[in-house]
Amino acid sequence: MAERAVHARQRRADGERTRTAILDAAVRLSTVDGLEGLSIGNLAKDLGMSKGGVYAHFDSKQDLQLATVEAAGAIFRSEVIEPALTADPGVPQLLAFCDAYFDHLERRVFPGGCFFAGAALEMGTHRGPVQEKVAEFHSGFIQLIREFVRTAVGLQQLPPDEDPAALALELNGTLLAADTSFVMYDDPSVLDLGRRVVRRRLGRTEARGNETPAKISNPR
Amino acid sequence: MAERAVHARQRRADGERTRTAILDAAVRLSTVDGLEGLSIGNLAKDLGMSKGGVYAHFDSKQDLQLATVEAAGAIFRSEVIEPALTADPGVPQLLAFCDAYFDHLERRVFPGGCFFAGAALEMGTHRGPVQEKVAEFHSGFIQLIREFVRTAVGLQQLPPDEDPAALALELNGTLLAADTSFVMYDDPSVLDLGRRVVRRRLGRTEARGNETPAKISNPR
DNA sequence: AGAGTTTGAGAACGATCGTTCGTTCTTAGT
DNA sequence: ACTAAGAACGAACGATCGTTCTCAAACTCT
Repeated sequence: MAERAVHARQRRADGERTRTAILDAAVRLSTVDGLEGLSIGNLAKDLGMSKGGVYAHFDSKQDLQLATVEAAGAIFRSEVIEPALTADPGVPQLLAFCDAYFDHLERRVFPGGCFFAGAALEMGTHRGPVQEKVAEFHSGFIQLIREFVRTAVGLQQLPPDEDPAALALELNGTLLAADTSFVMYDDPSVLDLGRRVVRRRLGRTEARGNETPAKISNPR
Repeated sequence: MAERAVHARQRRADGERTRTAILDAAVRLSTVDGLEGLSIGNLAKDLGMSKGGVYAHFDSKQDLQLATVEAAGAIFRSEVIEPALTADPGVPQLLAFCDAYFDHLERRVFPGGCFFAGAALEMGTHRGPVQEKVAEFHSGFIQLIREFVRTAVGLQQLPPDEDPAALALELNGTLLAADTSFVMYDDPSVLDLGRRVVRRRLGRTEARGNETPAKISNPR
């Protein structure tokens, strides 16, 4: 996005390929061990190359972390956000977004669960450039949900008094809680529960007061 | 709680005090650096004692982690769960529980945010005794919310078709999302938002359909 | 008071951490 | 084809990791 300093050192084609491979592994490993727990040695071992070889592509570990966050963001955008944008604006988009989130967990796009859920909680307490970048993504994530809600309210698919910030917190929370339980117990059924919760919350909100409540199948 | 092995080695009074102080610091540090990021050296430095001194109280780092989780659990129980139990059963207890959670964040009982939110996401990917202990607490946490919901349904304070597992996921999610944002932006206003969300969700659910919606001030 | 144990300091261990360096091999531009 | 530069290796750096050991001081109990 932003140009690197004054002299952006140019890369060779094979170097670019390697750099991509490194970041791919870095994203994968850091969803399991965290951005701090990610080590150059493990990364090099995972890739079958030397520590020095890895280091040739990054100025420091922090530089590697920043690039890793960026790479994870690109994956998240293409796997979760872009699919959601193909749905109709308003509630359908909101639903598509949540479904895409649950789906990317179920497909194990990141082996250790949602990258940004882990990164946000891990880096939230460590102020610095990496935390700022994570916060930037997290903030954009929240703003996106709020925007979806505002659009849905504007289309009268949600009640006019629906607070976008409040509903965004609810939905973000449901995604977070589902991710946490999914990672902890490795049980996809919590994702179904999450999908049901989101549907119930967004489903029949525009018509109020006189229809029979939605019947939600409740095993147990 | 459980007796230690066959020979529970007896401790001296001063040793018990030191052990408590170590665990206090360990809980504090691990909410900032994580349970894996917690190191004996940092812990000793924080306490002004030697690594060997710390090690006299624990068999291994894993033993220290297990004791740290236990200590954090005791703090969480006395700071969040017990206050909630003094409220009337049903929705009031559910509300008191969520409020106590937001309060313990605001009072910064743990300097790095909710201990178990961080621990669950960090240890979820690292199977082993520590993960099992964290999962045990997490599971008890969820079960407790579900029990509160069941009680509230039994008392007809919530609709009879309210799914305890689904509502527990919603509430747990709201707490989680508030914790994440609070830690990331160090902004207490998200806790107020969380309190409002919980109140709206639990507030006017028993009477349905004909009262005017609650006016929620929304200063962007 | 004396025996026996726990506590805690301090040094040391091998391993790994992030990082630097010098060298060799490969690619890209002329 | 020649050359300048990037790519990757492998060794090494000091620091820190978890862990083990020894030893002196402090406490508990009879």
